[in-house]
Amino acid sequence: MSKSRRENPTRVTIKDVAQVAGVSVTTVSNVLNGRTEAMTEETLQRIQETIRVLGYRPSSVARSLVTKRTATIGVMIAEIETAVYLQTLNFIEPIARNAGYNILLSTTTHKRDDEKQAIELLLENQVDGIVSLSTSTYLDDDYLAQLPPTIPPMVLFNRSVTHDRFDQINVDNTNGVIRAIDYLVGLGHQQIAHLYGPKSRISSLERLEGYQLGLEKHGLEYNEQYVRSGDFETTQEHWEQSTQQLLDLSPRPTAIIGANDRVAAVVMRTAQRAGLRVPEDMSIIGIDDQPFCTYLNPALTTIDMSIIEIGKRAIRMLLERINRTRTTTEHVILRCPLIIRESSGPAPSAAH
Amino acid sequence: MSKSRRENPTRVTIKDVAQVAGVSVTTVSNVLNGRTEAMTEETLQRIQETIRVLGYRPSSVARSLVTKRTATIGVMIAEIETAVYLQTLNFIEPIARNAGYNILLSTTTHKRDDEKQAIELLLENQVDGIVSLSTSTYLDDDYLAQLPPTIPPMVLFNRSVTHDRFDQINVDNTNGVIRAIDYLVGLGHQQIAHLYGPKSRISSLERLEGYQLGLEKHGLEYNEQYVRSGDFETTQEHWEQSTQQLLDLSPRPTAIIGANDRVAAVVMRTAQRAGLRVPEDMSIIGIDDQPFCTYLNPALTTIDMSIIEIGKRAIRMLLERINRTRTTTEHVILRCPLIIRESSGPAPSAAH
DNA sequence: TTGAAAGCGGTACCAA
DNA sequence: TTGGTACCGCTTTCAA
Repeated sequence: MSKSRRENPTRVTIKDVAQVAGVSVTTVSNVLNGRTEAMTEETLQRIQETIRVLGYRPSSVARSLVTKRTATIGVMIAEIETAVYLQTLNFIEPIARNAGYNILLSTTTHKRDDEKQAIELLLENQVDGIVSLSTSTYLDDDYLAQLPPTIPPMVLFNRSVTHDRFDQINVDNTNGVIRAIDYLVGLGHQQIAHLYGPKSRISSLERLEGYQLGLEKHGLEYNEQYVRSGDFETTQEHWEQSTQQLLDLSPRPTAIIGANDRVAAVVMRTAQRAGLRVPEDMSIIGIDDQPFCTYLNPALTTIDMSIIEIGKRAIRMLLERINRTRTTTEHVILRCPLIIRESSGPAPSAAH
Repeated sequence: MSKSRRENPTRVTIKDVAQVAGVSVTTVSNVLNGRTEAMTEETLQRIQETIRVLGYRPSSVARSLVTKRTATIGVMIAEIETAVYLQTLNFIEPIARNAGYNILLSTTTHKRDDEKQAIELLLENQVDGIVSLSTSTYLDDDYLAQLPPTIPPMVLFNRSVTHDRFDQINVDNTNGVIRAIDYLVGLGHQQIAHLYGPKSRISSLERLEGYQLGLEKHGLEYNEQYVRSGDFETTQEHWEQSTQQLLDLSPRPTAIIGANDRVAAVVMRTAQRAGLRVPEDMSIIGIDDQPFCTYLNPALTTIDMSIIEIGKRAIRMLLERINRTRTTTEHVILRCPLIIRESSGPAPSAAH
């Protein structure tokens, strides 16, 4: 009998609240949205009480349908397995949440179609904006360019997009490495080697360029033997071997800049096992400034890729566009400061 | 003139497609949902073409409203800053995506209210299921227990919930540490110390218990001096000091089990700087099996907390509940295997 | 101060 | 084989 009132155990809706509280749905909607100024204290109370008692939770799906805002931001993270960009979520999420947005996460490989699919998915989900944290491959941007003007704002990290439809963030890889070379040369290093990443990545090439420019700047000769490339997916052995080859050279390099912090860690270990002291006999510099740098012994000097800053900036820029605080595209280039820790020091005395 | 056809630059809807293709919305909906068996090849073609030309993207918001499925899964990650659980996203996301689900991310501190809010938010967003990856604090589960039966399935990691309303995953901290002790004792270690984490965490206490049980099992005496606690938020100095105090003890411990890999890394560095060789003079074992373990020198032996496995299991269990492949609650306890690497070895000869 | 009703963009039932 | 239409749960004019 009494059951007949609640036929099926379906979710409680705004109608239920209205009915129980004896008001119209409009009124309930008003209190939901804080339009309570012109409202009897009594009805307000009654409605709030009803909401509480019924355990009513407004459906953001229904709301989104009419407001055309989902209050969610799509974050695309490429090649997430490196866990490098993943860290930025720590900073992106709270900022987004404080601004009233949820994060819809999308991980992609750096394959073109995969990325396209991810964007499509986010668009179908009607996200209010997109942050794309990709790796620096030469993804062609035809797809991006062809997207209709109705899509939500988007900020791109690490893309070499030519048109200025989207906000962009890039990182000054070249100058980051140049500064590292400045620092090493200032410490008396003359034989500086560089183990760099996959040639398919823009960042690798930019860093290699920085390496060459840096040497040139100080009148040092570019020696092909001092430079080796490798894939990040490969095992540690590859980098061990590369390091060993570097160590076998004569003159042996007194400083090595790794492709990233993990590579630098392998370099460090290999050098140490070969009987070299770091930094007395060999200075080592990484790239990224991953949290584990400070846990190595000695703590790793590194070029800070400002991963965290990238995340924060990206979400803030996006929020500006969503709220129309800013209406023009912006392209920011973040500098990469050198973080000097323990793995680098004066070059060993010339007479070695 | 021709503009009058498209009054406002609003999103193209299913109606537009139907109109342009000269069919009803039902028909369009049918092709959208793959109900194309009983359909003229010609109309199908025409509709698909129209969809392409118009750049039509179905609104998942509108769809969700009627189907009551959002095809998204909420993932709550507590204390995300440790980046430990963040890694699981690498594995959760692809599995979810393959199953047709998006990930709505929610990070929380381990404060109770914060968590409650996060759940509320996910529920408002009508997620189809929730994975909660919390730290092991003694969160009371009143809130969870009181949630209405209409909420979507939820799998809890690291919660000591008494009722069995939700699927749960836990990790066998105690036996993990016991196995480490077994291993060390087998290697001849008699003085084994343990630096453990915050006393407010269940995991810390379970591990301490494992430590005590392990000693007991092998007839070793529990020595209070061999045991120290600390916060994960504190600086490395705290753990350095604790380690130093351990090193100053007589007899000095020949093995130390850290509260986690980072603590173990600090222990290792401190020991090395005190002139001890690892593992010849001192064995060191971490907990978690973070990726950086293999980058330390020597590579860190550790108790694997199966972070990745947790993520995979959690999402799979959730999917089972969502698809009703399974209708009973499940409580799985993952074992923590010992990963033996280079930082542990035989105890130094008795005559030290 | 509160209420009625249209409509957001789809789905699905029932007809034709 | 295809179409008409009620409805999902909410917001938002416009009236009362």
